[in-house]
Amino acid sequence: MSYTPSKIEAKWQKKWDDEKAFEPDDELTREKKYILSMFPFPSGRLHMGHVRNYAIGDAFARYYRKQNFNVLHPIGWDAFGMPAENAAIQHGRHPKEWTYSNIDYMRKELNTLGLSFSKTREFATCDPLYTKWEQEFIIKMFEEKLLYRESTTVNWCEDCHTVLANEQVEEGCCWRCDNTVELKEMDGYYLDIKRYADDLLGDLDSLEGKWPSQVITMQKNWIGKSQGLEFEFELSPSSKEKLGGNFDKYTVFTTRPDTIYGVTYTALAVEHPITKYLIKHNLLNESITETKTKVIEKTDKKSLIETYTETTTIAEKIKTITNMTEIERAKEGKEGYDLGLSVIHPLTGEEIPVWTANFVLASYGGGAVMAVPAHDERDFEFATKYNLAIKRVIAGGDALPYIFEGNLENSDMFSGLKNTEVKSQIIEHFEEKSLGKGTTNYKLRNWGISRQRYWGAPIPFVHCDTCGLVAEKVENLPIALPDDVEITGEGNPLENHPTWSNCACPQCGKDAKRETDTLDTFVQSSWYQFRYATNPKKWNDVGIDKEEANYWLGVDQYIGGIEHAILHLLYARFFTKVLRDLGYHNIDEPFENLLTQGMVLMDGSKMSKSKGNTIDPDALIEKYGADTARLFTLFAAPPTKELEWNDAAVEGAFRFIKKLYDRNKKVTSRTLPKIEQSSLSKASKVARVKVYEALQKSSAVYEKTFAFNTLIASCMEALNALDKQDNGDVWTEGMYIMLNLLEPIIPHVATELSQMLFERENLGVQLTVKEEVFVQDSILYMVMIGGKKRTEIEVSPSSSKQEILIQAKEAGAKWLEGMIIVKEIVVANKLVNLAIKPN
RNA sequence: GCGGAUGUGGUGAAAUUGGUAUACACGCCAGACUUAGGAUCUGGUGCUUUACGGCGUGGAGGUUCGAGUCCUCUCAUCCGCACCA
Repeated sequence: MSYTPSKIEAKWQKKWDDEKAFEPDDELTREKKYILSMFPFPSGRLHMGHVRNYAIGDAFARYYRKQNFNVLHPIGWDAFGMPAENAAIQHGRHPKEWTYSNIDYMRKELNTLGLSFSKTREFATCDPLYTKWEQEFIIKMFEEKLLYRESTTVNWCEDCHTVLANEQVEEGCCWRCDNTVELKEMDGYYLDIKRYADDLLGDLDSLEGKWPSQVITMQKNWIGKSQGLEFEFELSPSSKEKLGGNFDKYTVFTTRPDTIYGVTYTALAVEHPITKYLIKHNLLNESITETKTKVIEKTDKKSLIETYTETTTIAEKIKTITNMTEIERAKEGKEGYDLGLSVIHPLTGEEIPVWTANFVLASYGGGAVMAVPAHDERDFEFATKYNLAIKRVIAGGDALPYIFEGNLENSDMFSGLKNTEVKSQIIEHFEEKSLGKGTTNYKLRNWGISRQRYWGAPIPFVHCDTCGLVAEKVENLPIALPDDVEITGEGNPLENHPTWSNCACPQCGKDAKRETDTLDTFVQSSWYQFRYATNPKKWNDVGIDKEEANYWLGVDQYIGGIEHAILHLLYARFFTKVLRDLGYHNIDEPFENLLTQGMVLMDGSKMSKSKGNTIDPDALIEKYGADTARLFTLFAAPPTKELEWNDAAVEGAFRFIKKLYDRNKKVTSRTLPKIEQSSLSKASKVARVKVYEALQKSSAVYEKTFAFNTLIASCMEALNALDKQDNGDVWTEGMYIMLNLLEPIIPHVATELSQMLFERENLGVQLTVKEEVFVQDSILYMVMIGGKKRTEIEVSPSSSKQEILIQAKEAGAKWLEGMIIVKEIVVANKLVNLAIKPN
């Protein structure tokens, strides 16, 4: 009987289904393991990245189930999002129909992989029942003032026709479609993630060693905490007058209070209220004339260049900057304009000019900076370009800017002190005189969650002319999407719907308008790990069951792509903390251990449809079976590394399974035999050593190193060694153990053989390593002389160190001639090393 | 520029954490069985040398009896952030 994967796999998949084999206990008594692979977006078809992700997760789940843990291993669908609307635009399919039919198709594909998912806990995030609870959370957050609405500059993607969060902008482009992101002023809903900045940063320490350090650092940098001094610049009397008495002062933040005496100018962002005021009141109409060049004709070899002058105003120039993205501004180089204002230095009382500059970020530190050109590269570049004063206040080096440590000079009472030590003193000085205070700033910006799209969870708010912004009543949830929409790609389909937004104000009952923005899809993936943990029997009644959440979370092993290092993983951590503080559970961190899997590559680059270098999992499974697909995926590379696809190597994996299957005929009894070690041939002893080495490796791999590739290699070695001997008992023991070890990786064939040979008894037992297997009759020692490997000796295990040395010297006599032994080293069970020098 | 990683045969990769570098697999070579085989099985396969031997983990030093592993410097590649005051 030869190996026929299609039959075996269908048989066991059906059996597992019938037996409901992978549902966790409802009783929360046993020790638990929560194994979670990031849930897929129902794009239509599975790709190899999915196969890898779920093969890894399934190996963990099956391993821990075998160790008698109560295992939660769920799957679901991250089902809202743009592609569903694109399908509607391109193929006229309704997003809902498109999404659910994709889910049905992909569920079948996942089934053919034999993954041990809980079937009862599956859901799609577009299910109204999921939306219902999400909307409740959103309303609770609003009540806690964690959610607010404001008008501000946002990242806008014209292609996706929606706003993007900061985290969704990659090098100035949309994370999804790569279109250049524009800035736009508009209303939107925000979650105050900054309130949790310190918590999110601090708790990263508890993930040290359990998350890849790379991800931890990326999150740290993204949060970007910095400590320093915040103080105010008072405007000079004439400047106040110029500003019509509307401004007295403004705040700046610095991490370098030690350079405070070196401030020679200050710069405002172009979006700063003072800059805006000056433009609005025509106070920056001074004209500037620039000489520019233009290519008017280009022939083969020469370009005809014309020089011309252009006259414009400062106000116009500033407006141009305002319309540029941060990246464009950075490319332009430093640019700025004298605002014709001055402020008073808080310590020296000097008058300091006020500029506006393109490198000052509106969104950080109040949109204004103090400038110390002598000790800051950016300030220096700007001061040099515009001939501004430069004042050195730290001694050291010849060249400016000097950005290293040194003693202060020209700094009044602080002169002579070391700059690194004086920072806190200066902050204290400001605090004593009530001029400023020590403070902390974050790069992290609040999470904009409004999307001007149809296929998302409606934001459950109502605009009432009388009451303003009002949250929907919880008993009215979910606010569901209308089915009858026209999706054209133009504008927001919810906004264009004739009646959907009409409603009664939940507060006063008058006619009001429903919010037409929907939630960012990352909101759904921020709490799904809690939904799975809640028993489906309760899904109608609660969003998250507290007791069950506390039992199952944090996720013991989370597996997914590195591309979520910031986005999803930061949002989910944030949501976890917020829901904790809202009383839904007591968990601080959602994902206890994180494994970031590498990409699946073909010819060195990422598999993608556009490149035509994809491998279709369905075809692969049809040809070789799911077990081969899984085995290859786990064998070809360690899970965190990139996986280079190789058709020939897939054949190799297939060959191993066939060979394993074929050796069923070597098994001579239906239970684990007792073996008398001393009666065995040398080859049989070696085989046993290999089998038990694989067993030893197994727990280390599943619990520590995750190097499935080495566990598989160990099993291959064991099978090769078994093949070199013919003892039926050793074969039986070897197969008994190996099938147990391989079941999490190649479950169908391992279960089939276990059933056939041992009635699956071997899959349920706790195997222990038999140390006597490793005891050898003689031990091979390498003999090194003068640091070089020279020969080998066979030593009895009972030999003393002295005996071993004598034996080694005899064997190595040839190399010791005319030498004096300087040092003798014996490493137990390994080697002898004799250090020598000429006599 | 800042931060994080990674460099080992023709290829994917191992190496019990300082102890025989290249396990396992692919590929390649030779052989067996075959009408045939892109099937299966067996053996070989780091470089160099006629040989003894020598050299080999990106490069250069160092520590050590002993270094892929530890230290210093350096080069290359990949990823993330990107004027955060």
